[in-house]
Amino acid sequence: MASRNPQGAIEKRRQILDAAIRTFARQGFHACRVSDIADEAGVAYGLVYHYFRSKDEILDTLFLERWDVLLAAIREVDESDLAAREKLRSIATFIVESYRHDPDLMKVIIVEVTRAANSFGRRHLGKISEAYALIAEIVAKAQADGEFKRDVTPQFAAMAFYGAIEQVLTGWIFDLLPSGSQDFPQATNFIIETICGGLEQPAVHSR
Amino acid sequence: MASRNPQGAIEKRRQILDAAIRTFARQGFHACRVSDIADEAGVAYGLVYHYFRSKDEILDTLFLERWDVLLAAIREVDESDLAAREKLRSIATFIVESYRHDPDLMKVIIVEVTRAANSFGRRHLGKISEAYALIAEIVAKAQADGEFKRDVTPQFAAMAFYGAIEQVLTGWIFDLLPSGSQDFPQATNFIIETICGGLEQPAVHSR
DNA sequence: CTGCCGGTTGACTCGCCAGTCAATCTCGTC
DNA sequence: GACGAGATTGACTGGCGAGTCAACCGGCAG
Repeated sequence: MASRNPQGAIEKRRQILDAAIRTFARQGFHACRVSDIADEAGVAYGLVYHYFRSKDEILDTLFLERWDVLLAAIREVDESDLAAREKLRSIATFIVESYRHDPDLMKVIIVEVTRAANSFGRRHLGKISEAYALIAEIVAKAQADGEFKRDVTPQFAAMAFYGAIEQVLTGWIFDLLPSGSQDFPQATNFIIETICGGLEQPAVHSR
Repeated sequence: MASRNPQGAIEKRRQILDAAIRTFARQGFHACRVSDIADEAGVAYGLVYHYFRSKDEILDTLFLERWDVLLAAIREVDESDLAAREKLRSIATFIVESYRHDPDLMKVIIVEVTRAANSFGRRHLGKISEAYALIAEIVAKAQADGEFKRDVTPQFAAMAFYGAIEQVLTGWIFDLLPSGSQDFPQATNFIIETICGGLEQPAVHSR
């Protein structure tokens, strides 16, 4: 019924996707040729087109595969009964750990999709903003509970939070921030501390 | 001595640059052809190459022209004796107003340069990180003065601050956030309130 | 053993577009 | 009014790279 050698075929497909991650990360989506991906995968040019309809479809696959995992993680956190600060910490940790685990993949997703307002960014706008909406929801609940102040709209706070994380990843991608193994959890703390607690010294007197 | 019609020539050059802004913003750098820029400018194809060596040079010119203005603005603020919160507010205002004044140009700079880790982003890395360094310096001074807490490193705080701003612009670019004329100053306030004051409700008792 | 079918190959096509260049125009100068 | 230098034109070229396709391979079924 199913193909003769489904296991081998699935592995080949994965092999091409992994090669694409490395190639896109190194050269960028536009600058790399499909033959570069095939070479990197150690596979013939035409085989890429056996598994994928187009070069675009490869990037779409990589993005959706990973973004769905992210959305699931955010939803799980959202439904938990942690304090908002801890919910946001979980999300930041998840993203930072994703980067630590596979920096090339995160680089590709951020550079070629998330931040590409033309082309892929626009195509996946719906998926991307689902994440923003979920984060905004966490903020809104925290405001209703009195854990967060109400003077910043949730949509806005979500953008600031997500933007801070993405900018840190960008700092790592561009080699502007240190990325030793101890820097990852520290970075997570910094993000939470900045966004939740603020940079300012708290006033000595209560208001 | 100088060219016969320097004024007219300068205007033509400007006309091509302005057309490039619109064209890059609409289609993206890679997706647009030099002929699109020429058409948009109402000029013959070859004239573009009279004023610019290559398509790349057009984007480089647009970026450097604007980024130098931004750096000058940050330096001026840095040297003033405003409180750190107000310094950051000035910078945020400047960037938001730049977007309000010419959204297409800011879109091109952010999407095609600032956030393009491959290609242009890498080429202009030095210039881009000058801005981060200047912001970090403001934070460092504020920490020394006791205005800001010391538990987040200045480099890091600078990234969080800049990232939050850029993400808001991205929200406008993607049409995810409202961008009526009253939303711009409000957005600036939100950014400052979030980054300086934090999202959390301050504790009732002083610590 | 033979036929079959999915997996695999890479040479080839075909359209596109950055960049060139020789011709033409324009206008200030003398 | 004729000269010349820069401005302007757009047809053309050359290379590149995405996607096609016909042939080939290898292992399982019957």
